[in-house]
Amino acid sequence: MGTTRLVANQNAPAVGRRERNKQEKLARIVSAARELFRDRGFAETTTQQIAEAADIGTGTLFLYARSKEDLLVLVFRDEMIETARTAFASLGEGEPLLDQLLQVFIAMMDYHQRDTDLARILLKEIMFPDAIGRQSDISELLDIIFGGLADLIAKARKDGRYGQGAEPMRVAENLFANYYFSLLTWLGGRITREQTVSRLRQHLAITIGQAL
Amino acid sequence: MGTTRLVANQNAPAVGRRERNKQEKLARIVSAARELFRDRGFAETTTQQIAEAADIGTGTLFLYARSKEDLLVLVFRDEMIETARTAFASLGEGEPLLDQLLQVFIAMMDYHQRDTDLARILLKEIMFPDAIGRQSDISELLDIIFGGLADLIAKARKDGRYGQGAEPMRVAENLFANYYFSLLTWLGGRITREQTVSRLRQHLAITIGQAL
DNA sequence: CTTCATTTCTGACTATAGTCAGTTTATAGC
DNA sequence: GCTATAAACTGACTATAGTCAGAAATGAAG
Repeated sequence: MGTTRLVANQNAPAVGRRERNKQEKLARIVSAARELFRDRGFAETTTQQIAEAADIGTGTLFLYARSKEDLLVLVFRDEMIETARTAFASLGEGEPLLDQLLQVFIAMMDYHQRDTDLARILLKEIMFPDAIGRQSDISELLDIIFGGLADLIAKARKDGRYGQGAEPMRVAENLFANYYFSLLTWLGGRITREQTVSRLRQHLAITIGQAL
Repeated sequence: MGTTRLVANQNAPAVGRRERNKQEKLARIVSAARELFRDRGFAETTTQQIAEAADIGTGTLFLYARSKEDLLVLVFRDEMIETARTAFASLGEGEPLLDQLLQVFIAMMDYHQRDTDLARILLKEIMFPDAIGRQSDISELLDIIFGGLADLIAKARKDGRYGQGAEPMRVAENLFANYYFSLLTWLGGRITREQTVSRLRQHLAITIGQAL
């Protein structure tokens, strides 16, 4: 590109690539990645294709996302947050705790089922945050999930719908661990959705010390 | 290697590469891989190095292991099985269930702590068996762990040390899910071993419905 | 406008897991 | 031994995530 300096002012459109600001660029990257991931799947999409679709260089892509996996989380993070928020918000107040938990987890499960790569990578991100990079910060999502679960447990306790003494946060972790175990077993293709829900219900019941 | 046919009978040692049978080759591969993984770590070892150390072609390596990750499991599977067996075998008969569970999980945890890559990939293998390949069959390991846990629960129930009604296998899964969650959180570097054990104890107690 | 420093961008390049068409060896039947 | 078929092996090759040295843009100060 040794000639760029001379050519640029003659051939390029009046509004070049560079004056678009970072915000716009990020938006284009995320939008391009979303479309490609949806159309072709994660593994079948190359970072080159994403860069090309976003009209940037390959190197630039990695200034906005630390890795391809980071990009996946970046693309779907907001949707996941929205899914979790909605799930918690649409719970009936006085319902049995087990039903509430199941509703929340099934909503998240069904979301993840659409993209197994996302679920897998999200687990990795949760467990090994530095493995993917910090640009896709999912602490907000985790706060919503763990906070929401802990709240449900604390509330149920107040209302006398749940009596055990363990810390709500530990119970929330326990529930989440079992949710993820069930989800991944399902995504692994070993069992049907129905069986998964049935097992999940049993696991949740065990955790909150409730007979089925 | 167009000259191999002529040269082989003159230069090569009386016993060439080819007559060594598959068993020996596999042993050499696993041995070479183990040494390299231990010395340099998983990520820093290339499949080329392993092939070279085992004195085979790069392509041949992938006839014996479907992937590099498969190879890692292949290398450490027997040790893991031994660790789990020993952990279950060395339990006192009448001990409280919670103590028994904690002993087993701590033994496995300490084994995995030596190699975080192994733990991570093993989780993947458990959840997505086809992603890595089937040559490293870990069903024996899983049978030992889940069967062992279910047995402990069933026995404790008979002896009146544990009273809940859920299926032992579901309880075992629940316990395992929480073990893995704790293990990975630990390996993720967020908390100390002490904190991990403390949390694990709480999670196990929640699952078996026991106050601490 | 002209430096100069800083930020942003770039694509040729590197590194390596895994493949595959072609080669060699083993086995079986004669 | 000889031929034919199958099994095992090989390494040059492919594909692609991520890097990095340098180019281009931006902004500040004069």
